[in-house]
Amino acid sequence: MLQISKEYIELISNLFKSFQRLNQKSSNLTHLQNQILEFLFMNHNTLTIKQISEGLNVPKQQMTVLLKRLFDQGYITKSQNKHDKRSFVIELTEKGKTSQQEKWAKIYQNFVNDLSKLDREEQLDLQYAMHKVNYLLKKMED
Amino acid sequence: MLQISKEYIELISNLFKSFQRLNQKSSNLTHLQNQILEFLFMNHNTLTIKQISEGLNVPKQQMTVLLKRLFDQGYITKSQNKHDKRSFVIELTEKGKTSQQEKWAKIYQNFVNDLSKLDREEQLDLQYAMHKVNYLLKKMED
DNA sequence: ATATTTAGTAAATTATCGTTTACTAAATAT
DNA sequence: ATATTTAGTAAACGATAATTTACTAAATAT
Repeated sequence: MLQISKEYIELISNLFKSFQRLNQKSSNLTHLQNQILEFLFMNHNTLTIKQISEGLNVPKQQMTVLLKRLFDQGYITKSQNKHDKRSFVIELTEKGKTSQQEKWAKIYQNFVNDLSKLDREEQLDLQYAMHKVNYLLKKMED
Repeated sequence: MLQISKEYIELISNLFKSFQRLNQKSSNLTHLQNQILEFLFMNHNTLTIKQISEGLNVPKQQMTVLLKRLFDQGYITKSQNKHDKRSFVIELTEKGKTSQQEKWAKIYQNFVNDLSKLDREEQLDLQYAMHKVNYLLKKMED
């Protein structure tokens, strides 16, 4: 295995705990419902049902039901796709967005607390290195 | 919000897609069962039932049942905790480990493919930056 | 010694997940 | 024009997930 791939996989592994926190269900949502909201939040544009069901590897038949539940609870909106009358686009409501942001707040808090274990110079190094990784990972996506 | 925290959160977000892939169920395992194996794999030491159930935010009563199912299918072992006779420690079997490694292989392949979008120098930059991030994140955990 | 906490189990019940088959209507291909 | 594909819905059924109450036995506290 390439050295660079090892670093990549170790990076995911190192961030695993924060990831885990993302996955935790909030109050009255099931794991899957939460994953759907999370997926919508991360892909911060509107998505069709198909895109969601493929992204999460859940059959569209099931996704229909799951989304209906989220809609009834006020987490998402559903409107016709302007470009394709057969399909619908799903968006987070304010309630939906808030439910996700709360998780980020916890991750943020945790990170800030742990930061104190680095000295000033190391913090700047970390910031710069993360910036570089972010820049290059994005470039790889295009 | 601190700039460094922004970079951190963006980093998680950038790695999210790969992580999603981890979460996809393999063959005959449910989402939750898969998450349990993943959790064991990432925390590559032996864990007690309590640790798993707290880490995944699943009640211990449910965890008992879930683990029994994984045990019956040969993914985990369960043995008495030497330090506390009330508790048991859970470990992945070879089958359990393999099931997780297969997912990593896919993530690895994807990454290697996308790498071609960077030139030689950028690849080295990325490798070095990730190395630095990994080093400092680990230091923060202690 | 006794009381309280802690780790895990058991069983029952409801809700959700996961899959399959079948359907409608719009989009696309021939 | 007609046939085929595509996006989404509906309903039904078995398998899990999630929650609650109650229990055992070891560990810890008083």
